[in-house]
Amino acid sequence: MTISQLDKTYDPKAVEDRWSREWIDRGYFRADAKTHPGQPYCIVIPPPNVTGSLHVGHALNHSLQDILIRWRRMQGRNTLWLPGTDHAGIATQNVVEKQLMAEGLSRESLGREQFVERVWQWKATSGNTIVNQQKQLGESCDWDRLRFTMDDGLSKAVIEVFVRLYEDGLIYRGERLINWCPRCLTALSDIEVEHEEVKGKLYHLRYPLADDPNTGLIVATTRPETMLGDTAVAVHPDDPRYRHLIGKKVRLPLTTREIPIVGDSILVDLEFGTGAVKITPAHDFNDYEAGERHGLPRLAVLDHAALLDAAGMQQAAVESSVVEMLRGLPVPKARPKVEALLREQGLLEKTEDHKMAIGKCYRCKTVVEPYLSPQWFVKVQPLADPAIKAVEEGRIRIIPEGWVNNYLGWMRDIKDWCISRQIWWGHQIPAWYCLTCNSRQIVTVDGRTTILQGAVPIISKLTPAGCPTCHGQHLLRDPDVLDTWFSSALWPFTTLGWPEQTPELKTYYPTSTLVTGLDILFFWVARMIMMGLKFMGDVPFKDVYIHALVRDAEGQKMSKSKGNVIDPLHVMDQFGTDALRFTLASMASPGRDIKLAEERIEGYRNFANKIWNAARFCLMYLDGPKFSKPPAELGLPNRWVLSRLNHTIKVVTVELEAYRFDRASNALYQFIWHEYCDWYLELIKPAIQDPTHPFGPETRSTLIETFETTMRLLHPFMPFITEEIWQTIPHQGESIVIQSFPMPNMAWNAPEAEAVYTLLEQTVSLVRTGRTLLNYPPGQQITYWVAHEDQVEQRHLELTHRHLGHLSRGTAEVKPTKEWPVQKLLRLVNEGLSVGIVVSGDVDLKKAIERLGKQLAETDKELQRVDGKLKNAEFVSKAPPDVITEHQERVRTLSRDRALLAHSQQQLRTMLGS
RNA sequence: GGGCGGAUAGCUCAGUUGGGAGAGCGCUGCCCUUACAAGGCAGAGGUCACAGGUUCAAUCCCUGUUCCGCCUACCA
Repeated sequence: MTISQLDKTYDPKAVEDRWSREWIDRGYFRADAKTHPGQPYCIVIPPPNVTGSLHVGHALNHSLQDILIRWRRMQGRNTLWLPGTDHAGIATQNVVEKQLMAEGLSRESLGREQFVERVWQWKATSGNTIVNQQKQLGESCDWDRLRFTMDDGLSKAVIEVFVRLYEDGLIYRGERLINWCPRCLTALSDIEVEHEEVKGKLYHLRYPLADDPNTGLIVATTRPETMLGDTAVAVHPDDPRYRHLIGKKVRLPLTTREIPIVGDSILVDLEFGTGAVKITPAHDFNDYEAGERHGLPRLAVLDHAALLDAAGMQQAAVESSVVEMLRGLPVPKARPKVEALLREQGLLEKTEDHKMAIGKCYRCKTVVEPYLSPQWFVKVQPLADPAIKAVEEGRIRIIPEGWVNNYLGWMRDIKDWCISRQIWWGHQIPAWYCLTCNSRQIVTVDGRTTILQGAVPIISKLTPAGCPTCHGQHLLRDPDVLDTWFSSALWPFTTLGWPEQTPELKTYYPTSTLVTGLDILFFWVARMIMMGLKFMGDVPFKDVYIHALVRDAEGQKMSKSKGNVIDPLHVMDQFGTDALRFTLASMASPGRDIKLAEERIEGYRNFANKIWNAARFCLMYLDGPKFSKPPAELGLPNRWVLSRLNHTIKVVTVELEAYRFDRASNALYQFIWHEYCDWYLELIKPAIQDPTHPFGPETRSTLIETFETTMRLLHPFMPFITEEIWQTIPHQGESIVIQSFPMPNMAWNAPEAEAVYTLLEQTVSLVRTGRTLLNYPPGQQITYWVAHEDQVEQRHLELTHRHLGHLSRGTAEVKPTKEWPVQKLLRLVNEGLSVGIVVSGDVDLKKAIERLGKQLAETDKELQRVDGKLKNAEFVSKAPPDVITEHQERVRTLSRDRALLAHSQQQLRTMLGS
């Protein structure tokens, strides 16, 4: 084995592709539901959109899952990480429609069947992008089980669930006011609408009283154009200004209608605006409900594209000149016209600036319109109740706990879920209508067929042969598809084979952990819990770990339009996949967003290189006799490093169990760089570089044992470099992927070795400081004296003697201070430890004097503080005894230090003077 | 409007049974010392947001304030 096997610098590119392929080829990630003896550990991946490519949010989400899975696999658990993608109805349809547009085609021109075929083609060619990128990240998924939400099996399950929910009365169809994207031309669920605060205007409109046109009721609105569809005005029943008007009518401007004034204490806030509210049930959610309460008609004046609709306006008795002026206009153009018309008639009392929230489509950012249309809904309350209980009772843990209230609050106030989408890509709703029986409920206007809410559906898993009522053969299938989240809500059990009772389902359900971002807690997590409980009778997972959002270095949300996106693939190419993974893990502190800057990743690239060079070092000196001994019989460096390694193993394990990826990775970083490389490797150099050194055999043996163990400990975080190195150093087995994760070993604990080491480190550090103060070059051999005021520590110091000379490049004399020379000595002090460096030659002592002065001042300050506390009678009488003892101890040490420092400084002054 | 989180070194962040303020990066100085210059060593740098309170003792617990995020909501 020679050093030439490893290059001087770690080159991630040279190893990553090779290993990610090799691991998959060798089948290490394949789960075995039937014969694996280990306790199951299963994660289902939050399926990325099939349109997607790996962004840094995925990289975080997937890195954390991979850490958990690799860790559990190494622990011997029966692991399954189940990958897949989501058909992302609206997003995917948008992508393909854009393509068609570029070809001068449209989905309408292709027709539904051909269009869907086209999307499948698209999926076949482009849908694997993200999967390949995931493999690049090293994700140890069982790729043979890759699922897609539109697979046959999953589609069958979706239909099964729909039918069963319908039969249980938990799915219904009805005309409601829903969120509608006028660009995507589909309904959206409440949570698919993003709210954004904008500066708008509050318009004060005067509606003349029908029986007293000179008197007007002034209403306030942010959307004046909708006034054409007003069907009432509401005032508060307790409002002395207006309550006498309740029951009277106003003349609705720009129309020939008169509308009633109603009293409504829910809709009207006495304090706000004018205290009078116009009611437009067809275009506003509150007004819709108010309309229900008062039995008001609903007049829609906007069409499905959010354009002013001539037919609707005519029905609303809008003056024909107004209809002509507005027909076909989008809202932003219609509004100023309505405003001008009202102003002309003196009915626009005033406008004022007003902050308000508008809803936008989460897929295309178009302003969403409340739109009256027949849709399918899930009645959620009965499903939510058990889902609330599951979290309350701790059958599902949400980590960090802070999000529990968020979840419970949303679930307790949950509203019915609109699940129908007016698009073509997705699971088509298994509902058919008999054209004969529903002839009056199915109407076609301008080529758009609408199935009105009274239509009677036939719900069936298979295409029905005919109408069960009239036996007619002319059936129309409901054209709507289901919300994509409807199928992803079933993900944890449909991917395992449900509704079939497969061995996988039996072994891996409930899954162990769900790792996800907060943004889909409601979209996805909550719904999985509801559906899991409903159809499996058990929770879908035991732990939900919610991680942070990744932002840019300034804390801005990353977005393509801002151009601040960090592309993980670029980063992986530049710094290595392990560096990116480790960065994300180390920054994954709970409850805080990750501000990612490339310098961080670079820092961990350096860390990888450090490990690489440590491996080169090992390989250089491994040749030679090896002999392993019981830990207690080893020399100091070996005993110490085993003890520290043992500690690190414990920390990493405990922190991973608590999902503290940040702490686990920081513990690894600290140990590997600042204990193993900085100190251990330096300490053992004499023993392994001298072939005849008595400690050589045990040291080589410990070196390889600790290094190999450290690679296994690090492997879940940095899979590639650890595999590459592990293969090069002596090892047993064919891959680190399937080795065991290190376990704490009581025999490795060596508190005394740690204490001795601490003293050694302090001493060396003091000597180096002295060397700097005296401007001795690093190579110059120096002579110095070491002592400790404490007798136990003094004995410990004697044990460090063997290592002092080597680490400090000098000759150390460990002797009580009274035996030290009195002349020509720079004496440095730290907590009872004294180091005296022989001053030789022509050196500038000013720096040293300054430094002593500074330390003296600091010591004084601290001494006063601690001593002050001890002089406080209340402290002495009330503080616990051990705290008091500790303070007294400190005062003693500080006073001693102080005296020594002063003496040392005096001595230097004398030298300077002479 | 409601809820939650944050405010600690120049930057990004750790820091729970309250008792001597930490890391990484950056910065300064010295070193190409045969594992590593993607490195080594030594250093500078902080009234722990502000104001009160509890306590012998507060970065930590309580109250209020300011600022910044996020979630949520029907103030037209």
